[in-house]
Amino acid sequence: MNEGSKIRVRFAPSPTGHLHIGGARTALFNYLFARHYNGTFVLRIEDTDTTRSTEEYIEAIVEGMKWLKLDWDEGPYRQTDRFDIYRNYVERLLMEGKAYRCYCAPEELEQRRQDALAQGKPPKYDGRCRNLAEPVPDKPFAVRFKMPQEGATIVNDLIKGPIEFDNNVLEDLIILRSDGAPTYNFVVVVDDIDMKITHIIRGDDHINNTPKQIHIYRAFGWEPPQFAHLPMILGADKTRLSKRHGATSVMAYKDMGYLPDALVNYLVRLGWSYGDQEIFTREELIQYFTMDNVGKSASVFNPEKLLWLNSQYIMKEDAKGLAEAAVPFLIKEGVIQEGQQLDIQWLSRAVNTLKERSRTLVELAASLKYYILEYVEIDSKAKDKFLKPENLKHLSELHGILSGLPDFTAAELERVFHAFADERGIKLGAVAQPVRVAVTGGAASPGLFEVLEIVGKEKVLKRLSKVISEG
RNA sequence: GGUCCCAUCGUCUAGCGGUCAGGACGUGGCCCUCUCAAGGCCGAAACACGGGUUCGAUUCCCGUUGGGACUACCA
Repeated sequence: MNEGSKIRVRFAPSPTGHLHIGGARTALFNYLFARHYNGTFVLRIEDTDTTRSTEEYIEAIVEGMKWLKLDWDEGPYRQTDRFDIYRNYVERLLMEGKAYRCYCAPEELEQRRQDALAQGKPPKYDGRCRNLAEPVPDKPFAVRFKMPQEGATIVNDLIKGPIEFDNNVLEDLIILRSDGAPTYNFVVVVDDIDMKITHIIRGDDHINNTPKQIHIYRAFGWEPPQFAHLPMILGADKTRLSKRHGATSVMAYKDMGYLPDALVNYLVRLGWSYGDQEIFTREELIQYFTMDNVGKSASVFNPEKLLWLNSQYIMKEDAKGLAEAAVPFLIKEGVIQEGQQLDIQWLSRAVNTLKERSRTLVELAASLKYYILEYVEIDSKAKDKFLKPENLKHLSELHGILSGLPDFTAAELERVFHAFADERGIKLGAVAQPVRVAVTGGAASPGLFEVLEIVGKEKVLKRLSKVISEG
């Protein structure tokens, strides 16, 4: 695509909230597009709304991008650093008669809007200040852009195809507020030109802004970039994803024990596909990603599938990496202390048994408890079912056998348990389950003999004794 | 209200005129098995509706319906 001219894209969030799922997906598609074509990925903070933008949210967005490993090449640029540039361009339009001062008070405007809406009429600005002969001295004003009122504008969208708008539905929009701050539809055009953006990849909630922006490009004599409008991500009720639908902040998923690569993999499949393939490495994504495979229709965010993908990524991850990733969750759970030295080699062995049974790092850490702690809390249901008097009798006998066992390995333990069951004419499960409950606190765990070996003889015997004595 | 976008299993999607409409999540059953997983096998489950175009429409066109977004001195 565009051989010779280097592709430049940007992700331009406004810092009025955390990096959310939808924003992350937009950032991801920009990132993949840039990497695929060896282009440049710019991060630009759209903070022209100074009342709603905060420093904390800028950091939060950057944090989210970094966690997902969506590294950018330039920026973050901040629009508040560029107000002088925008004012110059506003001045130019004013001089050329392509924009005008509007003295209507915001309250009046709002009133007229409400009235129009109440009467079922389009709430469009009536252009009453458009032809004012002379500037009104000492009166606050905003600057409006003179929108052409005839003809039509066609947006050739890379995803949606050609979209036609009648120009007369467009209003003279405000490009400079009365407080001197420029507005979104204006700065976005100036910046995209200034930063030589070649492709604007953004959510399709911006489609209706596009013709307005195209007219601003034209007023300056600039050639608009290419547009690609991504379909929205919706909640289960098919409305725009919001807090009502549960966690929407990307970092909330980190806290819930999701792996960044799993979230990226989930997000990329919302609106993009590559045949039947579900799981992709980062390299594959970069190699395969093009706009050709981006769908047009909105998609519903499905936490179940994300959970499944996360479990797949946990299974594939190497045990040592997972063990390290689990540490913060162990601390949060109070299983270990901050700064406590852990034998990561030993922990990895434990993690290995849990990899295919943990869908999140939170679940992993929860299971890790019975490897790490001295004693475990016994689940009452499991106790009622598997720690009956006749079971305890077996446990006592077993305790004796195990304490004399020199070789506390999975293979040896398995041999011992089988012999134990055979001698008494009982099923292996009849003895394995009570031991499992006594040692792990629950009725489900990885293979018992592995667990016993890793927990270690000392702790196993202590836990058995406790159960036996407490009856 | 106006403008625009969208429409294949419950969900994510493949399909780019002729397919038994494929895969994945979830779901039901079976196998494996010391439990739970993982894994394997099997099953239920979709082309919104109505007109065209065509020898033939899930696929192309139009309409209807349904959903969504936008409609600020927010972005």
